[in-house]
Amino acid sequence: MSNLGPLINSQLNNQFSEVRVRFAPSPTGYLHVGGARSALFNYLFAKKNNGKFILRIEDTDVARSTDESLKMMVQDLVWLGLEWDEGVHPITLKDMGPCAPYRQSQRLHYYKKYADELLNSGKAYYCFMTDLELETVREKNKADGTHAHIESPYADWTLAQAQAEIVTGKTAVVRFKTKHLRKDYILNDLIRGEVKFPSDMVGDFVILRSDGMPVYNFCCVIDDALMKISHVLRAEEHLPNTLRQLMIYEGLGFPIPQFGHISLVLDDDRQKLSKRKGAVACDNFRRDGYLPEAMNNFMALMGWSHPEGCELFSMDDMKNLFSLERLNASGAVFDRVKLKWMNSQYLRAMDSQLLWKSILPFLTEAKIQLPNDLTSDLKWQMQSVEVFKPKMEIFSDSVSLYEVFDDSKFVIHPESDEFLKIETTKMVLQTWKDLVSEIQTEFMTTEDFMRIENEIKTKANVKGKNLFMPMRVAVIGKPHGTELKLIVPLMKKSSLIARAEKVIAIC
RNA sequence: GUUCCCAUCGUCUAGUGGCCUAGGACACCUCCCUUUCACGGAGGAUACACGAGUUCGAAUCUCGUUGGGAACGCCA
Repeated sequence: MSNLGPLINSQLNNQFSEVRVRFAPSPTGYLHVGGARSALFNYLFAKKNNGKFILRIEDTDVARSTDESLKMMVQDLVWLGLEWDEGVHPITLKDMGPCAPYRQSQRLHYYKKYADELLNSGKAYYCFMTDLELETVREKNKADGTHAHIESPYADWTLAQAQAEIVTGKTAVVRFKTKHLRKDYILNDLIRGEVKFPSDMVGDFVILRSDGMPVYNFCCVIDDALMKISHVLRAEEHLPNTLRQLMIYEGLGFPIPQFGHISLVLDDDRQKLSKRKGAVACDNFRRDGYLPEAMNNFMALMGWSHPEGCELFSMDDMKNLFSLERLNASGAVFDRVKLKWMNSQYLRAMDSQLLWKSILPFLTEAKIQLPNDLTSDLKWQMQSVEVFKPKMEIFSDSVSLYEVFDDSKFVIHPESDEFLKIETTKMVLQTWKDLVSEIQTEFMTTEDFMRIENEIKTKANVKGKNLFMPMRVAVIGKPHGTELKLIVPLMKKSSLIARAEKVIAIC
């Protein structure tokens, strides 16, 4: 079985002079939180080790890659604050750095060159098998229960033979020859420890498609080598790919980087997080009003832990404390509830002025009409933010909170009924309306409100629930909500009166 | 099916042979604060998948079982 069993990559630690890591998304959609977490860990590892963080674009799947997607991913990474040292420029999207270009679609000459090298040395060969032939073999293998790998009859052709065939117009893929590699490959994974791959785990795999485009496992190796990537930190789903990549490294005589396979981010059902189970795009969280700091903090906690057990920590803390040893090898379920809690913690620590600026776009988008010119009234803004801050978890929560100021959205909720039926309610509300009318200013103070409340108490001879529930209905249309003495001073006298009248009319 | 990976409260995790009658966080429950809803504070319930070994001693090391996941493409 393992005649040679060389420890392929453990002896190569010193071949790299500096830490260089990369995040290499394919621009075929949005940036997934799992991807964002991989980017985060790479970024942190680079920062911790004074290394370089590189953004490479894996766009060899021409049909699915789009510029739109690339822009979104870049935007999300910028939002998270995961600045990269080399790769496409965050704004112009032009290549920047010594290893440019960083888009695989523009590096085809490299892949061609190394594919030729493999072809010439007999480590790869042209394969003329048709789709139909491949399908037939697969079906047969399945039926036999052998689950053997594809064996190409062209594996032993000479290069000249194959080239003669190509001249006649036949198309071929290039396959990497694995038959002769009869040994176990041992990967010393930074997170998982020793991982042993049996050599027959893979068959001869494609490195160049029939249209000449290279395939992931091939470009990945060439680029990592050419870009002098020292550590490959990527999701666990790539673990089986590593065997193929190890074979290519070996075939080309490239120095092998250290690998670390990070655990997967899972759904509630413990399967790989997918969009069918809810929002998984970073972009989604940004739109819902999550803070990038909270996202980073939360993502880090899926798989990594703070040495002192802290739950809340800054990016700077992470940069200083990050280490691969504290990375957990088992998968982590993405807990949206905890993420929300974490965001609320960050949100509450925010400066009120900044918080106002952050929620305003959400209010505008939801077309919340604030009384007149309140949007430019700094005092009102700060006061309202202070009142609502403990009630918000994410920015978009502000919409339903600030809605109470919008007269056009004032409705009397059905849950108010039981309080409107109470005998004393009409008296309470009438008194409330009268006393509010007597106020000489546009807004009343908290003291004004307290005084009015006391007067109603005496005049209508009502206290407790029967007093403040109806009053709250008259202010916000429902019996539960923010404390009246906090919210009433934020409302215009005219709207208070108009609302009181509406409620009085139906009780 | 094959290969690989993984296995501590419902969830994220701490734990690297004795500090473990297993610690923290979210969620949950109770109480306090509160004339509602929240915020906040104090408590509580809940976990080492199972079975063998190694050891004076195992959540921790080994093996097996079971369970879960991933990969098996001219996707990445």
